[in-house]
Amino acid sequence: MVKRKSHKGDYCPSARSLDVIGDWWSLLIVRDAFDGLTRFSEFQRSLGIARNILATRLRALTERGILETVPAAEGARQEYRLTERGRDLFPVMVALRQFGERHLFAPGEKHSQLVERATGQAVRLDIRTEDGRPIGPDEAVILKVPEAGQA
Amino acid sequence: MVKRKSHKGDYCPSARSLDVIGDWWSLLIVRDAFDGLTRFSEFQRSLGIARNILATRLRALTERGILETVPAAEGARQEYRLTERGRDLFPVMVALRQFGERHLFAPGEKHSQLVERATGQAVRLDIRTEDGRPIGPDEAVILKVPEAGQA
DNA sequence: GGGATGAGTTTCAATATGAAACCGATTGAT
DNA sequence: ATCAATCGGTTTCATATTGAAACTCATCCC
Repeated sequence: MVKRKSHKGDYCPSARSLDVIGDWWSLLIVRDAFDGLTRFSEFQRSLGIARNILATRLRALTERGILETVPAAEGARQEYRLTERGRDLFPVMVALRQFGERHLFAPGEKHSQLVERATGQAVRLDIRTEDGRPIGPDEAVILKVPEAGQA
Repeated sequence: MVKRKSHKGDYCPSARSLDVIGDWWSLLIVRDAFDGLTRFSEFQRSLGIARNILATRLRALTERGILETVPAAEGARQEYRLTERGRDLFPVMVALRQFGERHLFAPGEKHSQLVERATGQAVRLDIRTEDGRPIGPDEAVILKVPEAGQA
C-alpha cells in the first residue's frame, strides 16, 4: 500500500483541512468536544470507537493543534479541550449538520438540533460575498495558484 | 476488524453526513466536481488516487445521490455530475476551505481562492441565528433527541 | 487493602488501500 | 481499414490501517 496519501502540500485549503480532520473519526471527536466532552472514556463511550484508535486520534488532533490536554480539572488525569483553532471548526460542523438534516433523515424522523443557548433559535449557516450578497455554488469559481496544478 | 464503523443510524446529522462523505477521498472528488471535472480520468489525474479506489468512491457517491452519471456529453462514455444534493455540500466545502486558509498555510504562502465569478469578490461563510444574528460556538448548544444517547 | 474505573498499550485477525498489471471499448492518426 | 493510444474500469497482490479483546498501570471508592 506504500502509505495513505496526504494532501498536506496541496494548494487547496480544503484539501489541507481534510488532511487534518478528514478521517473517519476526527470530526466526530471534535463534535463531541463541542458538545462538552473532555475525557478519554467519555469520547470512547459516546462514539463506540476502539480504544487504540481513539488514543491515536486524540494524539493526532493534539499534535495538529485542534485539541489540547489540560493537566486536570480537579480529580486527576487530564482533559482534552478544543483549542482556538479547534473552535474554528465550528462552521464545518454546522455545515455538515445542515447537510445531514436536509438530506439524510426520513421525513418526520427525529434528530438533534443546534440552537442558540439563550433563545433556543435554530442556528443557520450561509454563504455570501464580501459585501454580503448570498451566493450559490454556480456563481463561484476557484482561482488556482498559477504555478501549481492542484486546485 | 469486523467492519468499519458506520454512523448511519446516529441521531446526529453531522454523523450521518460523515457517513456519506467522511472518508479520505470523497470530499476531494466533490471538490473537483464543483470545480467542473466530470470524467474518471480527470479525477484520477487531479487527485493522484488509485484507479480502483476512485472507481469505488465514484460508485458510492453515485449510490448515495451525491453524483449522477449522465450518459455522455457528445463523444461517448459518461460523465459524473453533482446532483442537487451534491451541490448542497457547497457550504461544507467552503467551511473546510475557510478553515484551511486560516490555519494551514504559512503567512504569505499561496493558496487557491474561492471567488464570485462575476465580481471576483471573496466568498465568505458565516453562522447566524434564524433572525440573523451572528453566533459563535460558545453560544450554541446541541439539543439531543430524548430517547437516543448519541448526539 | 481490595475492587472498580480511567487511560492507554499490545497483540492479533480482518479489512481497506495503493500500485501495477490487465482488459475491452473508443478514439485518433495514417 | 489498421494500429496505437486513451478511457474507464477490474483484478491481483502486498502492505497499512482498523477493531476487538486482553493486558497494564494508575488512581478512586469504600
